[in-house]
Amino acid sequence: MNLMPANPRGDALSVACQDCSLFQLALPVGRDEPDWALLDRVVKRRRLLERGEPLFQPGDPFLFLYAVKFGSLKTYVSLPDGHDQITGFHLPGELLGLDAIDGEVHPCGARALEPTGLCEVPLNRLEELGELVSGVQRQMLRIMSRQLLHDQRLQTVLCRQNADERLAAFLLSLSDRLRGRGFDGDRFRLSMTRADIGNYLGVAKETVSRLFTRFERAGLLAIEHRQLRLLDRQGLAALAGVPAGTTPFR
Amino acid sequence: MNLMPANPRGDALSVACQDCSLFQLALPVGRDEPDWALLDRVVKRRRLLERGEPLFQPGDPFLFLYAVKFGSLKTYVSLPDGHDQITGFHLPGELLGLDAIDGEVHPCGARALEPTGLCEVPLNRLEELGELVSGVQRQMLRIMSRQLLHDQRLQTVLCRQNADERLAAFLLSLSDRLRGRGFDGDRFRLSMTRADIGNYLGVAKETVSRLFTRFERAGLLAIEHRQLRLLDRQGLAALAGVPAGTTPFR
DNA sequence: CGAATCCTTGAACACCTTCAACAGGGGTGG
DNA sequence: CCACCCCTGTTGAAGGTGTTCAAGGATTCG
Repeated sequence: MNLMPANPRGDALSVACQDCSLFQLALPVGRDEPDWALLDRVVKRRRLLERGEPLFQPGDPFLFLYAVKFGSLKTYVSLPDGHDQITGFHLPGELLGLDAIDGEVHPCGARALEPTGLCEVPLNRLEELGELVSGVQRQMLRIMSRQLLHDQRLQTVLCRQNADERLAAFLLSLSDRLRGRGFDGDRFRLSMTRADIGNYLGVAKETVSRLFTRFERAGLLAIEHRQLRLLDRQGLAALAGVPAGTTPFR
Repeated sequence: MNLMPANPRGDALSVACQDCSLFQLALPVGRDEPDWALLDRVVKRRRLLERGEPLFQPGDPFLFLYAVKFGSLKTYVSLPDGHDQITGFHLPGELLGLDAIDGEVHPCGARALEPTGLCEVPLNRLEELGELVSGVQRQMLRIMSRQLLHDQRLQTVLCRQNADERLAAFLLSLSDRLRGRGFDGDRFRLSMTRADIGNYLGVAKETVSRLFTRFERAGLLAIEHRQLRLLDRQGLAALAGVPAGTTPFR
């Protein structure tokens, strides 16, 4: 998602550290002044991925949590029928790998959708820190709780909404997540294919394609290749079945 | 779920403390001997609900986590269209309220499906404890991570499976959860209506009804009113699209 | 015991999927 | 730098699965 925003070098947009989920861990409760030294002790090293390069595979031992610095990834599970189910897209500032804590194995794989930078965080370093600094553990719980909320919203979308409503909700969700990290929520680039979107939303890729055409004709958005402009958030929100200004999921 | 298992008084089945999720918090890492005093300091008090009685409403301030002792509940979100979306069913030994940690408000409501007993746990008591006892925080993370995994599996079911596959997966999931807490996984009572099941699985209640009939004719199960017997787990697993012996979700 | 809720079954229709064919783009290699 | 090829995206048509609407019958629980 959201790379190359009229950037002449074509670099993916990057979050500043203060817009990253990880950063919240370094915010001692109630105080506003971040603990930079703390943050530095948490991050082990940075990683850089090419487009299509895997970060980890399903079944890999759980070694690190990751925070997306720039670029984007998809996570997916491999199903018995040989196909994949995409379980999420991950934008700058978001955390990956929380679902691997319990089993100590990554239940899903992760793959970069574009050139992508990440910060690597050993969980045990977080835990050691949590015993020293009281706010860290609470923040971890909050981050996971937020993820549960996202999953719940997605569940609602998948259970109740038809194809157009799902796509509208998805686009608004992306938009709001980008805005939340300081990017332009009305004009961004989709880093995933139509097939990826369809897979994630439980809809055929042909349907996604048709819907983009239909949305464009209805004046809801403008899309050229993967460059997207939201023209009528109100209208999209109405379709998604949420009060305007609310995020459908995540 | 799973009350009245040939019990003359008609009582719902109850978990022993050692089969409860909460109990895991009192297991110091690596040791097998539970810390009973610890568990006692965690639980504030017990609550008893009638069938249909709410435990909390959507939007209520987050005061406690709850562990189900006996009986069962459903959680649901209220949608703008006035209808509800059921987000989960909660069986003896399971935790409720994890999704409220971040916002400090319950995003969903919870309502007893039958006479139900619960243990009430103030989160801050858990957190205080976490600072004293190193294992507690790690266990909390694991429990939430496990919930994320469950949500992921449900997402896969909702995205890829058709109605019969969803119902088969749901029944196996219930069965496995009951077995995991020491109950009979092949013979139990559904505490929720067909409409509840359909709502949860994104399928019309009429379809659920037809599927139960079809499953029964196919010899996969026997159902009389809400009393269920699984006759062919192999067959159900094949339908659900999972290797036999695997849990579809949760 | 009785009212309300829940469950079942039927028929028509709508939405989305699947299959198929084609067009466009971007990346790679010559 | 150009050409080629594969992947991605678009659009059309047919068919299936599940929904919706409707009505009758059973059960549960207070």
